[in-house]
Amino acid sequence: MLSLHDTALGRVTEIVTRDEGKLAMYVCGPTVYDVPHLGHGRSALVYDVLRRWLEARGTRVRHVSNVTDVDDKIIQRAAEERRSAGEVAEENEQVWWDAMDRLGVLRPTVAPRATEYVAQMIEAVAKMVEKEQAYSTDFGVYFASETVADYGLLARQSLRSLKIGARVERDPTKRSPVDFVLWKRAKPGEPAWSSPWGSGRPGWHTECVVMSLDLLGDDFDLHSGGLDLQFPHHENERAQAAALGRPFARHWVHHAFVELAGEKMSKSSGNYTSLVDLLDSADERAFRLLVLQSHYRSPLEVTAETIAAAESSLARLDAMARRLGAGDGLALAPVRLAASSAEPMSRGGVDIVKHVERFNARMEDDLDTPAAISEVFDLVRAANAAAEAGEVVRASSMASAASSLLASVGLMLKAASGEVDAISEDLLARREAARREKDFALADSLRDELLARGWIVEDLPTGSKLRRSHQ
RNA sequence: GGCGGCGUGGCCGAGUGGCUUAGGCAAGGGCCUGCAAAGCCCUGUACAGCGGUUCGAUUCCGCUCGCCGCCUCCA
Repeated sequence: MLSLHDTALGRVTEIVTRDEGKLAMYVCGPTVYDVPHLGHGRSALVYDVLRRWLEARGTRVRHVSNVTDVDDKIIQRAAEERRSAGEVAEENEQVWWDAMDRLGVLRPTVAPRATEYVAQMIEAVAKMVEKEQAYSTDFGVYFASETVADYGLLARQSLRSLKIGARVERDPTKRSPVDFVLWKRAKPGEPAWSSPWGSGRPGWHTECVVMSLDLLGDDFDLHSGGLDLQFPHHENERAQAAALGRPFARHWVHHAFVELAGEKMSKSSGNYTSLVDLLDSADERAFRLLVLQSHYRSPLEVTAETIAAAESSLARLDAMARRLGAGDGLALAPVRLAASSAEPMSRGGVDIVKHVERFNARMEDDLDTPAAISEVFDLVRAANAAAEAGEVVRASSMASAASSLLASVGLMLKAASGEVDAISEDLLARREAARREKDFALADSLRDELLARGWIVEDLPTGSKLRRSHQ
């Protein structure tokens, strides 16, 4: 049974889903005005890990994640670049999906765009106005937060302290500092839709309520996003759902930031590393491993050093896969075995069962991926040790279990070392011949040549193999 | 000003009132190897500081110091 930290409760709680065996999850997606940074990457990875692991255990996950394609920042960017907001959004959305694909993040079941839901948002706003929980001013339509009894639940503050705490007051037409905009009147040249309150566009907080309820239904299971969305974005979504009389998310999950030099990574502060840059310069699996090796509610520092360390770890895992033939193809068999302990564990049995069960127990406990991954490394060491001891079958059973556990959280090992070209093939053959004749000087120079061509030679009991050296 | 979080060995990073000195990376020693690579074995006794509770605290409470986040767009 899965437990997660629920922001609404302020503690870890068992996740009881609306429909048994299914999970309906909404993840707040990107505003597409620029390229994604590592924080967006972590966000996507955290929920991809949750989703894949649940699916590997047989839960059917419906994953909805929005794309905000109309927004002040998109409009501003478009003005700077002297083109339409639509072009900016379209281009950056493409960059987003390309990056997600490269990261190995599964596409959401449905990925709605805000602009596809304007009519429904207008309908929702009209309803809130009708119920007098929203009001119209010269600047637009505002939600009257004080009409919602438990406003402040996700912020974990009382309405009173929220009002006291409010620092910035931009719009003097708001009745209360905690009110927020539902509809913004358009200035000339801005993207606009006609509405009962004049030509304009929806406020950001409305799209997610409308789309999540439309695509997941009332009382869906999980609503999630970064810590910065906890308040006010998610608070405001809740408030609107309450006003609309719709049962909203059963559980709320928020993950911590990626930090750079101890500070939150963010676009607005200029303190960020582009996800695309990382993908261009490192093994994308290293970032996933790094994310797995930290808890989702802890800040994560991503540096050249931590990426390099993760790549070293990855090399160790790939080496095991190469040696014991436990590549990506082996899929989920051992994970399934954990679910039905009746099934035999083949040779190697008890230890594998133990580690798989512990792995899953760690995951169930608020997604403690660092602890879960440590179980995998225990299995890796056991597999290598068994191989050293000549217990080949046992070793490869363990290796495939480790590989499968990693695959269940989206980390695919590479057993193959890549295509070896004919020239390198020949160099390797000549080196093996030289070694047989004990001409080690020649063998070593051939090895140097292979290294220069980007290959590292591994002499295994079964023969010599090549593997790609980095860079 | 309101509210919240964090401080673990060289680095990353879990966890627990007294048996894990988690796990990874790096480092040192050993084994294996023609030499390497890969791998295996061994090694470092960490928990910000000061008090308190307790038979016993890294883990509970208080204080101090340091750092960070939300309250404004933000994963």
